[in-house]
Amino acid sequence: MLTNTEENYIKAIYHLSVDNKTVRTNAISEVMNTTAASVSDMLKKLSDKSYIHYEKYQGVSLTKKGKTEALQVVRKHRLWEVFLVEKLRFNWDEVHEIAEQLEHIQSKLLIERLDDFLGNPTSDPHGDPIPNAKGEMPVLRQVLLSELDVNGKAKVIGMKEHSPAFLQYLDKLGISIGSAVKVMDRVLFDASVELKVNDKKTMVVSHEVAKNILVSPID
Amino acid sequence: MLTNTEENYIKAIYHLSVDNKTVRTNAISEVMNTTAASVSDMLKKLSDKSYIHYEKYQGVSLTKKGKTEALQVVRKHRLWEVFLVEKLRFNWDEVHEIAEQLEHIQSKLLIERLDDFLGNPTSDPHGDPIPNAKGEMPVLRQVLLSELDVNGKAKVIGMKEHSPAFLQYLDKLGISIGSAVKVMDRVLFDASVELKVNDKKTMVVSHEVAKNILVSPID
DNA sequence: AAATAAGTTTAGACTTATCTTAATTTGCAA
DNA sequence: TTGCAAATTAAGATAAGTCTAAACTTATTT
Repeated sequence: MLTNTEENYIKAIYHLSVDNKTVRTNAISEVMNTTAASVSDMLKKLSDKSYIHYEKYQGVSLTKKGKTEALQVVRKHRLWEVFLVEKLRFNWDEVHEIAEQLEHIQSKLLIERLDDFLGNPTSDPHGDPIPNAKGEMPVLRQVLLSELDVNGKAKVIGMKEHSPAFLQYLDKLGISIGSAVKVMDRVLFDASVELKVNDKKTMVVSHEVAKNILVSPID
Repeated sequence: MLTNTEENYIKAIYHLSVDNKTVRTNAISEVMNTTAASVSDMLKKLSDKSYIHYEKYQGVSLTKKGKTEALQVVRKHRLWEVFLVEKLRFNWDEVHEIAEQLEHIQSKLLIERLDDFLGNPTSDPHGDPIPNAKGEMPVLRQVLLSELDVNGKAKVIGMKEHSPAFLQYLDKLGISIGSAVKVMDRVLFDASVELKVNDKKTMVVSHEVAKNILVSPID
């Protein structure tokens, strides 16, 4: 059985393992808000329990066991977030801290019942995918922002166009990977899109721009 | 901010303070599954933080602050139990352990939203009353078992008749204070009552008996 | 190849929270 | 007033996590 802190370390390693590269001690110490020395201690512990592959000075990666564990924690976190937003009417930006606590509740049955109760959602209120009970990530539906329905919410997952001009423009608008977008309206005349970004700023982007932003719909 | 263990001690003291008598160290050590020495340590700590009135060798009682704290924990525990049974379809005898974990989640807002979501219940699935946000216990509705509707659930809270013969009879039936009862049917002819006790045993008791059992309906 | 910087690990100690055993003290009832 | 059960204290153990400082490794520069 893992302690909460161990679970948090494993989760951090998971989130830092974006492109399967090995994760450095310093990177972990930064997100865990602690010193590299503390991280080294913990890495040895997690390695002894075979949650991670650990070669000194070479960084770490999760073992199969570790990845499964991480995905369970992520699953719990995201399911609770759905619960808080959908059932308890929290805003999606208020739920993280509470979910940080709830994700450590230990009960397989509880989380499966919760999953059913919520209608087996595949993504959380931020648009992040929810692993299934086996720890498999659902394949995200991908559409272009230009194809999203009016009132549809989605999460930005990438861009088709990579020119600096385009990226700088998006930057100015405050749109980046991970942004939550909602289509408020679509202008019939030129198919330009009225958008709300991160539940805050409203703006209009051209059809040409919308065609180059890849999003994943949030149910 | 209290640790989980401190919360558990305070809750234990609360539950042991049935008739406002002072609670003994040994009684606490028993329910907390620890030694009297550990309890003494903790009592000093809780006294320093003024959650309890503590005079050495004289036992303890909760201060106003301590009682408020205890009632908040009890409130959380019971609300989560309602959630687990009503929303996640757990049986009422499966929920205690999970609620033991959930009761320590820290968020005022969460618990108020949960309360609303559940329709502000006044008792948990075991029939125990749920304190309100201010820490006040609702006054329980009290009716006689003989008055309970068919299909009505209730919790036994006392007896009107105290003769040994009566009490021994109830004992044999497995009915005691705290038992959960459900009226399965009522015989028109003599008003005798078909009962299910603690979701298990089914039995028939006479109207005369039912008239002497005081119960509190569970919505 | 040495020097250096950056990153990482080790050693050892510390904190916090809780528990244990053993000895001692207290309250109270016979 | 004595004897015993209950409670407390003392002293230390343990577990989890952390820190500082020194030592070490790796990669980069000269």
